[in-house]
Formats: sequence, C-alpha cells, structure tokens
Amino acid sequence: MCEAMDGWRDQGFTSADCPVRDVVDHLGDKWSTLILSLLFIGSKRFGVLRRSVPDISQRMLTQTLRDLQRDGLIERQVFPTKPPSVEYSLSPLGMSLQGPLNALIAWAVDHHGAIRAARAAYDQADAA
Amino acid sequence: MCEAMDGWRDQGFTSADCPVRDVVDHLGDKWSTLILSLLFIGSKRFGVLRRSVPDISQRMLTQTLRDLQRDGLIERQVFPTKPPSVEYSLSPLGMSLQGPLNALIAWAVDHHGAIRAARAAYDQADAA
DNA sequence: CCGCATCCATCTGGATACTG
DNA sequence: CAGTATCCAGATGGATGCGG
Repeated sequence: MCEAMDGWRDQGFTSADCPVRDVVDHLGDKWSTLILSLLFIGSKRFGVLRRSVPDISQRMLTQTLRDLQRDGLIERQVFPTKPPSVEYSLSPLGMSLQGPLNALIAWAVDHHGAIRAARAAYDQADAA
Repeated sequence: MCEAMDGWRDQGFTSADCPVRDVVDHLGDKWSTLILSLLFIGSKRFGVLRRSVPDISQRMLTQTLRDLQRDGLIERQVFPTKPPSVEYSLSPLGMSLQGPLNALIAWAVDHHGAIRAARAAYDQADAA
C-alpha cells in the first residue's frame, strides 16, 4: 500500500500509519461525508442533522458524530438546557477539509452521468 | 442525504441516485483509492499491482479492478500471450478524477499528524 | 500469469427499546 | 432532546484451491 506510493510523495509510511488509509477509510463509512457536508454549511443540532438525513438511524448518527469528533474534525457543545440540546460544528481541522472534499463532491456531481452510463453498458455487456 | 444538500448545488436527487453516494461509497471500499493512485502513475499489469500492494488478496484485487472497470474509471487490455498478461490503465474518466482525488490525498498527508493527535487526546480523555 | 469459486470469520449498520 | 444497549441480518473481505 503506502510503500507503493513513493511515485508521488510518500515518505515511507507503513501500512499501519498510512495517511491515505486514515482519511479515506473514514470517508468511506456510509455517513461521514454526508454529515461533514451538512456541517460545512453551518453548525447544527443533533435533531436537525437527524431530520436532514432521513434514512440514518439514531445509532449511526451518534456513532458517526463520535468518530468525527475523535478525529478532531468536528466539535461538540452541550447546552444544559431542559431538555438538553447538543450542537455540532466544524473544527478548524474540519474546515481545512472542506476544499478538497468539495472538489471531490463536485467531481461526483459532474461525472455522475458518465459513471451511470458506464455501469449500464458494462452490465448490459455481460447479460449478452 | 441528498435532499439536505441544496445548500451548495444539489438539484433534487433522491437517495437512490445521489451522486455523492455513487462516488464516495466506492472510494470507501478498502482498496479502490489505493489502486487508483497507483494507476495515476501509469498503466500496470495485474501482477505488478499485486506486488505493489502486499497485503491485498488476489480476490480483492480482482474485485476492485472489476468495480473500477464497471464504473468506467479504468480500462482492461488482455494480451493473448502465453502465459496471458493483462494490463490495466486509467480511462479518460479516471484521469479526470486524478485532480480532486490527489487534492484529498495531499490533505490526508498534510493533516495526518493532527488527526492522530486528536485521536490520541480523545482516547486518553475517556480513559480518565 | 490471471482469475474464478468456495468457505468462513469479522464488521457494518439497521430496528427496537430504554435512560437522563 | 440526546444518547445508550441489545439483538441480528447482510456485506466485506481473507484463505485456499482449481482452471484457462
């Protein structure tokens, strides 16, 4: 893995501390990217996030937020009101991810059609 | 999910045809990003890829390559030599992904330390 | 050399119900 | 409102052996 990437800028990471894995593995889980893109817009309360992503379970929302917080990408602020409310916002580190991630999302939107077309062509080919 | 993203440029995709999912879900699988980054450098034979990524199983390499091919990101060329050889290379679509993806990878490398530090701090906090 | 098939351990994530 | 706990189906992915 990383030992193979010295073609561009790897400096000898082992598999275990490969930075690509650290980041990509996280974006890979089903919800992280989505939650991040919502927080790019602005801070949000738990319930707002929940309603913004209709098909996420409460369990997964909590877990995703915890993971993002653990990685220092988002911050969690508890208001001891009654009933309590919790607000999530982007940390400076999280904000620095906004540019690269949005570039990728923009690519996804732009090339969405091409991907779906390629997929359809491929699937049709092996049906024949 | 997608219905929540109109803050930036969504135009009303449903969950099913959400472009973010189409792309990110793929980058999320354990090997796609890594294989793509290798092919950014240049076309490679199956065996070369296998050796470049020591801890991938043959099964996963084949599967990953198939998925990328299905999405039209890479091309597969078989040389009917004896023994046969197969070469994989980036398609034009795949090349268009290089910029955004490398931006993300660069971010990962740059902020790798910060992430690991945040993670360590978080883990230490709940040990206390 | 390249790839498929099978078997199997593990992980992910959804449903549901319950606490402060 | 926000979060936790339990249970469980399905996906992911590794090991191995066979075939062109």
